[in-house]
Formats: sequence, structure tokens, C-alpha cells
Amino acid sequence: MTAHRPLPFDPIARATELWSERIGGPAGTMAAVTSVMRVQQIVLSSVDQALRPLGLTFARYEALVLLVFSQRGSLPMRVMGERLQLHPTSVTNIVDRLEADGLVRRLPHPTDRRTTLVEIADSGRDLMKRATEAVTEVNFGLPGLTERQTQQLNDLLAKVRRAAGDFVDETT
Amino acid sequence: MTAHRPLPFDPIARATELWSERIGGPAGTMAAVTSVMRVQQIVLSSVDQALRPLGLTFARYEALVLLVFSQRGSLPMRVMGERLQLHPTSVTNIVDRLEADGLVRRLPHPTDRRTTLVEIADSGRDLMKRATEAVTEVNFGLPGLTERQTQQLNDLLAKVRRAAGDFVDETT
DNA sequence: CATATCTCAGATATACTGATATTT
DNA sequence: CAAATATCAGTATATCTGAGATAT
Repeated sequence: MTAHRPLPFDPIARATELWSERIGGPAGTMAAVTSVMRVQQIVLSSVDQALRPLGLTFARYEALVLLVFSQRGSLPMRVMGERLQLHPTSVTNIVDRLEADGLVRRLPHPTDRRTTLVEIADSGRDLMKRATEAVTEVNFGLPGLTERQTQQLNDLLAKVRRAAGDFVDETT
Repeated sequence: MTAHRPLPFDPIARATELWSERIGGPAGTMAAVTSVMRVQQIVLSSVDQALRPLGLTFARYEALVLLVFSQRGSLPMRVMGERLQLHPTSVTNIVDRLEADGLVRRLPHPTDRRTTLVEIADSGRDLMKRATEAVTEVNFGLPGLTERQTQQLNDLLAKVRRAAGDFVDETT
């Protein structure tokens, strides 16, 4: 858990001061990057802990959610990788584990025999529901923000994702 | 690199809509968590790529920065773990690699013989400088934000970190 | 004797590279 | 034959647990 006792100061704020004094340049950007890394660690640790009793990781939970939300309850591997921003080998790995637990099934694609469909099973839908309750109970591991601040955070991160080329659209 | 071509829509925004319709509850929080994960991935990939020619990862780079910024150019392992929010075994691992490359040295603590000091070497200072230029050139992998927006992001993430118990103070 | 610091071994999760089989 | 899809083997990184050595 990497649990230390709390520091009596914000280590990132302190590093930012030193950065400004001794290096100059975009110290704020360095701070933001470090903060993103740290918050990701906080969130992932908390969410994974809530999901562990259910035999899920956040990555596998996201895959279940994606399949439950899909029109037909099934998606090609490739599409799953696109939506979840996962490496093809990571998709293979995650689906392997979900399938071993009987939560999803691999099916041949009806028309394109290169493609493998992944279909959510009933037990997968059930587990996704219970997992959603578990992560909701810990507020997805993201403490300390009002609804409005959460929305601000979303908007800022969406700007970054769009600038990084994750997607192109007119809204947001 | 997990590089797909851009989607014609924001996958997280779409998932958030479906979440609201079909599950309800704190869809915005789920979106924020997913966004944090994704932006961390974007940033880390970009920064690690910039650092790879120098034989550094972001984690090792952060360790070098911490040591360069320290008063004496050296810190106990334990303190490094505290500041960088790393597990003790991760500190051992990172220092192992830096030491193998001659960038830092392990020294006995003068008074507490349980403690190991890690001291930055001249070559470590040099490499940290060059690495800083490399990550600055790619804007730390964080595109799309103005200086003001970066500051907003910092403030929001600091709230989260403080609420998660990373630190306690009066400011911010 | 309890606690603190560091290390090591082993297990897990994920990502990446490069190669391969199959299909389009 | 080129491109797309999925898989596999091997490598790398980082985390965690549990155990142990040394020192306070």
C-alpha cells in the first residue's frame, strides 16, 4: 500500500518551490505531472483494494463495464483495446483472465474470421453489478472533491486527452 | 505505446452518458477516475520515451531530482520513500539501478547504523540536468493546458492528495 | 523485547517488442 | 503480396507479501 504517515507539508508543493528557484521554467507543469502520477496511485490502490475480494482489478472491471454497456453484450477484441486504450497483448491477457473465471466468452465473429468477439456472460453481469457497488462505496477512491470540482477535473483532463490525440470531436 | 488512431468521439464522455442512464449515481466521479488513469498513461509514456535515450525512467529521474534538491546531496532510503511515496522495496530497486549506473552511491549513516544514505554523484547531477532538458522539451508529456489551467489542475489534485492523507498542512 | 531500517525471494499485474498464424 | 487481427514468448518495470538481518 505504500502507506507512510502523512508528511507535515505537501512534498510536491515543496519540490515545485525548489524547482522554480534552482531550475526555473515550467515548474507548474512538473508539479501537475507528479500530481497526476500520485493521484493515479491513490485511486488505483483504493479501487483495486475494493475489488480484490471480488477477484477483479480495475482493468478487468473496466472491461466488464464496457461489455455490459455494449449494444449486443459483445465486442471485438480490437474494439475493446481501442476503447480502453489497451495494448493488444494486454487485451488478450485481460480477456484470458475474465474467461478463465467464466465472466466472458470468446466467440468467432460471424463474418470476419480474423476477429474474435468477447461476450459478457450472466455471471459477468452479476459480478459487474456487485463490483460497481463496491467501488461506489469507496467513492472510486477519489476523495476530497465536490461534484463541481470533479467536473472541473474532468474538463481539464479531457483537454489533455484530446490534445494527446485520444479523440477528435467538436464538443467538450 | 498503445497507439490507436484517434476515436471520433470521447470514449470517457460516452461511457459517462451510459453510466448515468443505466447505473446512475456518481457518474462524474467514475469519469474523473478513468480520466486520471488515462492521462497518467499519456504522460508516463511520453516522459519515459524522452528519458529512454538517457537510460532513465520517470521514477529514477524523480529520485535524482530529489537528491539534487536535498541540502547535502544525500538522503536516507526511508526519507526517499516518504517523499516519493514509494514502497521500501521499490526504493531499494530504484537505488540499485542508479547505483549500478554510477549515478548515486550508498553510504553508511554516520550515527544510525540501521540507515543507509544515498548520495548523488557528479555524473548523477550531470544526467539530471540533461534529463530535465529532455522532459522540458516534451513539456513533461502534458499537452493542451494553459499555465492557468495547469495551476487549476494542481489545486484540484492537491485537494485529493490531502484528503487521501498524503500530507497535512494549513496552506493550499 | 518491541521497533525501525533495509534487503531478498517470490508472486502478480501490466506493457512492450518481435515473431507467427490466419484471414482479408 | 500488403494489411489487419489475435496470440505467444520473452523482457522490463513496479508493486506487494513475507521473511530475515542488523541496529536502536
